[in-house]
Amino acid sequence: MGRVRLQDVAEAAGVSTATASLVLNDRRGRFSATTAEAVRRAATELGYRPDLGAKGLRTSRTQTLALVSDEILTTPYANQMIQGAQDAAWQSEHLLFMVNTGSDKAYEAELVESLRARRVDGFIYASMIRRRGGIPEGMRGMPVVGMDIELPEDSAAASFVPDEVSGAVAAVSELISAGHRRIAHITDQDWVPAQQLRLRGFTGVMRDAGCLDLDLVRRLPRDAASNDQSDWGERASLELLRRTDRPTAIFAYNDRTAIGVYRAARELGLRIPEDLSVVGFDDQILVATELRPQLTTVALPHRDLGRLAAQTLLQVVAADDADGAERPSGTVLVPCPMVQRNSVGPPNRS
Amino acid sequence: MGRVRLQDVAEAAGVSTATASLVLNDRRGRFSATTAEAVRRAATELGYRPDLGAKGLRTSRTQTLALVSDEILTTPYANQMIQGAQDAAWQSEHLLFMVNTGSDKAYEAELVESLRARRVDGFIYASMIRRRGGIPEGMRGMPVVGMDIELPEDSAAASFVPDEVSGAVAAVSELISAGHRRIAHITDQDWVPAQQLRLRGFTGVMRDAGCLDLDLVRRLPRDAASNDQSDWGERASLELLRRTDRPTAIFAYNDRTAIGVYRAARELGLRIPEDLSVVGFDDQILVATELRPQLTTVALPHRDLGRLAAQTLLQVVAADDADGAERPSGTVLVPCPMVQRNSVGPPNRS
DNA sequence: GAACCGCGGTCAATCGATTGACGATGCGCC
DNA sequence: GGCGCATCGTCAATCGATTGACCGCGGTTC
Repeated sequence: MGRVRLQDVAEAAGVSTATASLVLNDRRGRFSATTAEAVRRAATELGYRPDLGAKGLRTSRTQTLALVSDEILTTPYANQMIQGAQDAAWQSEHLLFMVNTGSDKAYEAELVESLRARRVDGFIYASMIRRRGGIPEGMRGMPVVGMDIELPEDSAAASFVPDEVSGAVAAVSELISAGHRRIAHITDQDWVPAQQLRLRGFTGVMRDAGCLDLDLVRRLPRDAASNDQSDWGERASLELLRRTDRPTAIFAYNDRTAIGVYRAARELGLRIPEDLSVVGFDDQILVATELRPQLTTVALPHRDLGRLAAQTLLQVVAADDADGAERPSGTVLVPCPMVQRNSVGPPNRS
Repeated sequence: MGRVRLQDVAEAAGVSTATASLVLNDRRGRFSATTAEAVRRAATELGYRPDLGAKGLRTSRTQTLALVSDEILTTPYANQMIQGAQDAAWQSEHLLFMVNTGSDKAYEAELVESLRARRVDGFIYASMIRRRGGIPEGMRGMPVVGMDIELPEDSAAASFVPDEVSGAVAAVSELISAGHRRIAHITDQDWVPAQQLRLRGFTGVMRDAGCLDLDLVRRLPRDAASNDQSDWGERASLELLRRTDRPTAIFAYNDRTAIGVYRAARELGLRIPEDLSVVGFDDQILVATELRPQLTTVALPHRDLGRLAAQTLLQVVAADDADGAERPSGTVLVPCPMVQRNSVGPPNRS
């Protein structure tokens, strides 16, 4: 059981624990090079690791961050985000607590309290899908950064969100530069934040290219009976593709919607990408790569989001310690890379 | 900043910290009911929460568990597992550290050390896909339970793994009771542990039903050029379904393989489930529900795995404290529930 | 009336590190 | 020789809780 304590190291090196601590924390000017050498050797020989609990008690820094989210950890989106955050944290020798709160605010508050009782150094507050919202009350006064969440103007925290607009712009540009002009957009319900942004990106590019036709935008009605995204994609596509002046390309709100587009194309005997080009959004694992042909889509920069959030949080914590530097704040847009696969081709001029 | 300390509570209640601690930890026999009442009231009024770092320093229990895995956290499988573990841990007021080690053993060792420096109470060691393996050296001497990993015989730890065999049995029985007799099985490479078990389940049921035809088992060759699972599913299905005595049902190794089966059926103009019944395995999100018709499949009991692992780990920790009770060990098979959707029907006797 | 007991509570050591306040030692300089 | 000043270290308090040892007191018991 017996872990090696600072005292053991000190004894082995023939100095006091004070000196040992000083050396190991590199507080220069209070020990000689010889002593330092001895201490360090003893430490490595014994395999000493400071007890972070005790250290934290004294310094009130636990080298531990918390990643709190509503649902994120239980969605297929989570993977890269967690990994990005963990990697960044680990660079600075921090570890991550991860908790899912679901939508229950009381539960969330409990978890946050429990995290504070463990003296975490800061919080990453993440949302599964982009939304507006505030930082939970319980995190007040602590370093926090947001992820995929739009904070209120007056919030002192920084937040990282995917740049949906430019992602949509890239997607549509991809189609335009392949030669398409009649491009449809099948989108979600209009209260969905990401929907608005992707639509804005679409509209912007199309208008600039002089080929915006609002008639080719299909928005899922609020009172839609089914809001299964692939079903909606199929229904909308069927309708669009049956028109005599059917679009030659479809920009789908997301990859699940694109699944529906594929189904519709199949039903109508339209080949992708020969007769119809398709671009999705999200680059969802198991979707984008399993469709045939594989789907060209826009990836959500989850790994970057995680990395940036953790790095920034660490900076905020450090700034807190030095209680000098102003801390970062504001919403930061992170670019969404285009992932080219095989669902886009030139329009079929027949 | 100032958190409420035990001392504050004690002062407010007019007692010593010793008494306050005794009351709050319910060590009966050393205080009167009146005092207890006063202390408790003071505690709730001030919103007291013990500092778990300090507490842990003294008691060497941090109410914190670690979930260490190779890749699990970054796969779509992870979700439910994490949630299950978190829920179970939370029941006992524990929180979870989660780390991904990737396949780098040195990194793994570092992380484990770091976790021990934080004095976690125990480890859940999880694998992404079922495999054989030992507990990392660094966890020796600590409470550990495994997940989706087959431990060596002599291991003192318990491990929870899905009962692949009975899952396969259920899947095939589903087909048999729908009336099928010519059932094919498209499986993975033969060194994959889960492959062997699912195949065993298939073979067992088929033999019992007197309709085992090994010719209908298609195993992905070891030296296969592409080991993309859906491609393989498609290739194998095409071949099987082109036979004059084609099978009326296919049990696919997993849902991704089933995607290929669907594609093949479509190419050949076979309808599911009218002309061909299909059962998958894994119940992968975004696959099983997005295929049309939706796929009948066997779910991996990830949530249960997580829950059981955490609960058991907590028991082991408790047993350690009471240093009495023998700790659970051995590999525990957790049942895989059948998920009925729409890809199974009676055989088409035409 | 002395010894003893149980009850209700407090003292102070302890967990393992950090760090401000203090030495001790040696050297240079007037 | 004495003073000042670095340089190199150690002492001991501290972070916030837990807990074995101990204590005072009123009541029994013989």
